[in-house]
Amino acid sequence: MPQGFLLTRHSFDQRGSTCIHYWLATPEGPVKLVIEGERPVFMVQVADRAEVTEALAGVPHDWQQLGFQTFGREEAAMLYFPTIDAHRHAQTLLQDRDIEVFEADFRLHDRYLMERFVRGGLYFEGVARSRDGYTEYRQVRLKGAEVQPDFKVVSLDVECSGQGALYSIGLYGHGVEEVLMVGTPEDVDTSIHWVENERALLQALETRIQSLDPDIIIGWAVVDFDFRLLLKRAGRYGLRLKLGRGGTEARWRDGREGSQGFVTLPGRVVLDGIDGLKSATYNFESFSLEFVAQTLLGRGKDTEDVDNRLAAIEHDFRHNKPKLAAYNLEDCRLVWDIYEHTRLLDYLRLRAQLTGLELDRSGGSVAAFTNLYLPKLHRSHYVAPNLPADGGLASPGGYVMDSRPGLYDNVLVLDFKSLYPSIIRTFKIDPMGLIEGLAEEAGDDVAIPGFRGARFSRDRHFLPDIITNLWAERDIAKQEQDAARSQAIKIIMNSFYGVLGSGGCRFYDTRLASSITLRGHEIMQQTARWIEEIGEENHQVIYGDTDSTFVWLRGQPSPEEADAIGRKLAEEINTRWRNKLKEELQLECELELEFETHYQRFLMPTIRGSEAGSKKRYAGLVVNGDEEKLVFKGLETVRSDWTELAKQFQTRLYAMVFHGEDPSDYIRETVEKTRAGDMDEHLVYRKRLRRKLEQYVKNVPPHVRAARLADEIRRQQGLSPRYQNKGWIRYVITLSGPEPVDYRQSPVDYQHYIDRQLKPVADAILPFIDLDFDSLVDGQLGLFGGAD
DNA sequence: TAGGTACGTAGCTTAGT
DNA sequence: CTAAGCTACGTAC
Repeated sequence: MPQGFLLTRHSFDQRGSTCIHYWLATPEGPVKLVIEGERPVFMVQVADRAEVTEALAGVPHDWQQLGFQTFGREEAAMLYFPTIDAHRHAQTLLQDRDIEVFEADFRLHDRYLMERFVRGGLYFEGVARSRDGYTEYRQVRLKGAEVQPDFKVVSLDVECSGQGALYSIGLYGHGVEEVLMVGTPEDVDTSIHWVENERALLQALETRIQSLDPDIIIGWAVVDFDFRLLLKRAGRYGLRLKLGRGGTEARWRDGREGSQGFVTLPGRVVLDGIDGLKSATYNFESFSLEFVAQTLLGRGKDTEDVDNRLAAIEHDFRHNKPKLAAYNLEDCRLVWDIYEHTRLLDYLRLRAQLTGLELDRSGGSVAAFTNLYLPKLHRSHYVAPNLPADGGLASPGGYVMDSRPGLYDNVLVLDFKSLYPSIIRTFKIDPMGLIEGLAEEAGDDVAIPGFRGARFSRDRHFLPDIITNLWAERDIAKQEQDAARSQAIKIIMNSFYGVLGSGGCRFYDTRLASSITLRGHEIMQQTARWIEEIGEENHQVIYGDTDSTFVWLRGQPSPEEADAIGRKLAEEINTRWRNKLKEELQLECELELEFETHYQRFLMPTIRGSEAGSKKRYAGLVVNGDEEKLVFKGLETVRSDWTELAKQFQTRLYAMVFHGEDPSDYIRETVEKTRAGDMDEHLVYRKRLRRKLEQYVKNVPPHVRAARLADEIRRQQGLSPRYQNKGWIRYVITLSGPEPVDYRQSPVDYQHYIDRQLKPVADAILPFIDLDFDSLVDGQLGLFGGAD
């Protein structure tokens, strides 16, 4: 049977029936599968039959009772409809009468794949017919398969004026390296295809895409910027951009307020590099192409300044088109190289294969879980429940222990490996398992107790096995050093708990979520007790968060001894859990504690201005042979909204303290240099504007003041505003308050930096070596005249 | 085109004086 | 003027 990989999917009504189109990439070129007459379905309770029949008078439908039941243990019936329109109409009619309908929110083409366990790759057969540039199959049969497609990829980038007039379009990839450019032909090296005007540019793009025929178009903000612009400009000329396969038109759909829009190209996938990297959990200080390319590839563009860049593009378009073309092409190449470097396409393909989601889908944890779970549920003759109307009852999260503050030698960190997935496996946490467990005779002692009244069936469940399989696949991926695959599996595995704890998931139930997290609490507390018991007076648990336990070793062990203690502790605790669960609940234990880190020196600070130990903030020194590593968690050094001054100061200060050096001179010098203006390069605050500028009404934080000031100045200079619509702002604190770093007018307030950046950093650690920032620095005030 | 809760800190606003 | 409460942000897991 031929095999292929799903690119795009659509369904629609035609002539009183339905039609589904799947476009595939196959080794033999593009394929379109056409499936006709598939009937949309939803479910209702059999008890509602009379009302349903009355409500649906005049709407064609087919009632079938196949022995299904709801999670409320009511008998359910399937209702089939000839068209998508009838399905939608019927749903409205029933919901208007408050008749509950189930599973009405699936798109026909998604349900068709889901019920057949098709996720990304598939085998197919049918009646083939050769078309212009592709093969069409009808009377199709298909089934899921793991396939490794070779996608044909093109990187695309558009250059335009400040007003959005198109200048040029770069195309780079398999079999292409060229720029389509508006202008009169010049004799240059770069491969430039000259066109007369903007309209001709769009038409040339159409022609080139059709002849290159890529499966995937990649770019940087390529959907929300490039395609949005292309379609908008095409609209001005009344052009319909036929960029899809089989001469189909590209279509734009706006996203919800604030979110980005979507572009639809039948037969091709448009992949944005920013979304892709984010979904693979990459994180950068900035997601500009310049910054990411510089970070990953060590090369980038010349300028990141938006104003200058735009001016340069406009200038080059008028005076130096070859230069603009080279620049345009280099952007395409950077994106291409980032994809290569990160193996992003591999990751996205694997994700699609594991979840059944589209290649270009970002987020979608709930949909991924549903894709995996629902078809299994149906085979047990259950209908999935609906979303909790009110979002459902809240569930607690992870357990965070009160910490014991101090400056320590020898702290070990023991971590439960994938704690929540391992709890799901061990205690058989599962939506259907909960229903089945509760239905079993109470007092039978068969079902496994959960929390909040939950009981779980020992053998009727799916999720524990889904996780066990993924876990095994991940172990294989790790063995084969396939980082992309291992990463994709890990993300999906960890998303399952999040989904079950989300009111946006139809399977959400506080008893499921709480049976995971509260079991986690219990495990953490028992583990801490055991560790102290094993160590007698020598081990003290000083902190723990969700799945980690921090153990202070009192006995001044050598590094080798500390490591041995760590390994032994993990082993002993694992044995205890194995035995306890076997004896008390007759369960196989899948929990696994690992010895993770030995901090030779460790600081657990107090909450600022309090004696109580802090949480989620600590630092430590790890020594590995000759190599030393400082680790900071939650502290200023790892926070993007603190200045470089504070970060460098903290790193150096902690290093000195951890090495037993007296930091007094260093602290005084740093204060002195700050006040003298020697640290001016490091005084910039950088903070996100998470909402639109006018939406800050309840109070006006410093970064908002700076942003408003910046746009006011830009307005006076005749420049367009830059901070109205979210984004990042860089600012400094001056004697007149916060000012944007690019438009600073007042002198820097050095005292602010000493009081608000250096002092709090110093005071977190100095008390533990009997020092104090103010007393160290006080004597200097007279000398430098900063006292008043 | 719906993963979560727990936590700390800074700085503004406002109630109370 | 101060303390308390609230907003905003970023982070750990």
